[in-house]
Amino acid sequence: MTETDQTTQPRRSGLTPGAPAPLYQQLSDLLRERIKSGIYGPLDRLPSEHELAREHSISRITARQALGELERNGLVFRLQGRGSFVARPTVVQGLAQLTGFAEAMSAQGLEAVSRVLRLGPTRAATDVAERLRVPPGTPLFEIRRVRLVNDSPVSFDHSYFPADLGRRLAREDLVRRDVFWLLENVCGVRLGAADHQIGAVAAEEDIALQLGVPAGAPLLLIDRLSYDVTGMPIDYEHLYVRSDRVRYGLRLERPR
Amino acid sequence: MTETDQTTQPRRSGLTPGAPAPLYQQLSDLLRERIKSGIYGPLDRLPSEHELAREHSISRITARQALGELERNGLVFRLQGRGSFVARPTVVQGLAQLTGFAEAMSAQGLEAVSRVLRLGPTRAATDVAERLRVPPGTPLFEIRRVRLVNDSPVSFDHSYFPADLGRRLAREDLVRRDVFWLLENVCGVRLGAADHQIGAVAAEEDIALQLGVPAGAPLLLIDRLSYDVTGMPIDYEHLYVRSDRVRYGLRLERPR
DNA sequence: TAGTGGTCTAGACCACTGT
DNA sequence: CAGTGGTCTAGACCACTAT
Repeated sequence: MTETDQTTQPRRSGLTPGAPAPLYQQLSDLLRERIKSGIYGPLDRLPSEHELAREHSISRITARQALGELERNGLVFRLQGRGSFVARPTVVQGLAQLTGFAEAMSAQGLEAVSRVLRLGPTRAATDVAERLRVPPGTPLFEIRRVRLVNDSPVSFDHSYFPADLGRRLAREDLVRRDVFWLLENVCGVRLGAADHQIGAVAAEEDIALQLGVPAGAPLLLIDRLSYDVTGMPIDYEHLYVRSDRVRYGLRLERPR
Repeated sequence: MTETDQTTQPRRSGLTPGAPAPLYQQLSDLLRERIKSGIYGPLDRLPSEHELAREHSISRITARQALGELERNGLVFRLQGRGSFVARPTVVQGLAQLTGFAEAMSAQGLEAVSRVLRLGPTRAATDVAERLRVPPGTPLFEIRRVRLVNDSPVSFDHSYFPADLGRRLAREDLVRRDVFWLLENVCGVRLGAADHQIGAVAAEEDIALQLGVPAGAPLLLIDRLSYDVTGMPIDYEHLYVRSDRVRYGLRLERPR
C-alpha cells in the first residue's frame, strides 16, 4: 500500500503526487519557471539533488530525472562533484525539433496559409521511390503548395505521400492546417523524426514566378524525408525557401 | 581481470560490473551491436526490461536506462503495454549533433584541410558584438579560411573568437585540425551547443573567386554561434558553402 | 488476466570536487 | 574531509495493451 491515508502525507511544496503530470515533470516545470523568471539566474547553482528531494519530499532519483530533462533542453549543465548550474540564456532554447511550417510560424505569432497548386495521384519516379523505399512506379499522392505568410510567398513545397495517406489528406483543410498536424491528429500517424538535406539552388523560372523572385535568385532547397516512430517513410518533400523572408534556425548539441 | 571473483558473482552474460564503462552503456552497446548485425531485425520486439534485467543480472532500471539511450538515438521505439521494438533503419541514425567540418568529413573517409587567408586581431562590429554578447569595439580574434576537400574548395569560413582564445588557436595547426577539436583538446573548452541560422545567398565576387564559382552562384550561408556548456558564446562564424559539393544533412526528432 | 513500459521509493557505493 | 553528481539495486504501484 502506498500512503493511502492523507493525514500522514508529507509536504510536497506544490508538487502533487496524483496529478496528471508525473512528479519529475512537475519539478522540472517548476525549476524551468524559476529559471525563466530569474529566481535562479545564469550560472547560479541549483539546489543539489539531495536538497531537491528533501525539499519536495520526493526521491533523489525523481529529482535527478527532472534535472536531466532540463539538461537535455540546455537550460542546465551539471558538473560532477560540484553541482547543477543554470546555463546562460541562448538564442534558441531547446534541442532541434521537428515542426511543421504553420506550427513554427504560429509559435512566433505569425499566420501561415497555403495555396494549393496541385493535388492528386502520381507514380514514384526513381529518386522518390528510393527515398520512400517503394518500387519505382508505385502509385503515390502528390501535393504542390505555395506557403504564404502575411499574404506573401515564402516557400514552394512539393510533397509525396503513400497513396492512401495522400487521399486521406486531400479531404482535409490543407490551406490552414499543417500536414504534420493532420498526419498526427487526423490520420493517426505517430511521427518520429525527419532527415534533412540542405542546399542552395538558383530559382528555376516556374518556381521563381510562384515565389515572386527573379529567375536565378538563390533559394534554400530542403529535401526532407519524414518517418513515423517505427522508421517507416511517410512524407518526402522538396522545399524551396525564400531565405530573405524566412530564416531556418536550429540548435545542435555537442555529444556528451 | 574480468570475472573478478567469482563464486558469488551472478552471471552477467558478458556485462562486467567493474569495467570502465557503466553497465547501462555496456548493455546499450550490446543491443546496438545486435541490431546492426541483424540479430534483432527491423520491427522485431526486443526482450522486455524485466527479461533484460534477469538475463544480465542487472536491475530493471539499469536495463531501462540502456533502452532509453537507444530510443534517444532513434534505434528503438517503445510502446507502453506492448514492448520495445527495433526501428527501421533510416539514412542518418542518431540525433543532429554538433561536429566540426574535418570531423564530419573524416567520418565519411574524406580528408579536409584549410587554407588560412587571414588570422589576427580585430574589433567587434555591432552585429558580431551582439551575438558574442560583448560591447562593440571589443578586441576579438578573426580567422578567415577556405576549406578544401580533395584539393577543391567547398566553403569559406569567417570566424570570430574572444581575443585570448583566438591567440591560443593561432599557435596551433589550423590547416589540419578542426577548430572544435582544438577548442576542446588544447584550449580546455567544453563545447555545449551551437545555434544555426541557415539561408541561401548569391556569391559575392571575392568569395566566388575563392570558391571557384561564378559570381552570383547560389551558396549556403550558415551563421553559427557556438557556446560552451555554461552557455558562454565561444565562436561566431559565417560559413559560405558550395552546396553542389557538400550537402548539409541533419536529423530532427519530433518532440515526445 | 498477464505482461508491458512509465513512474517512484529508499536506500547504497563510487568518482570527483572543493576545503 | 564533506558534498556533489553518476551509477546501481530490489523492490512497488500505475496505465496501457493484448488475449
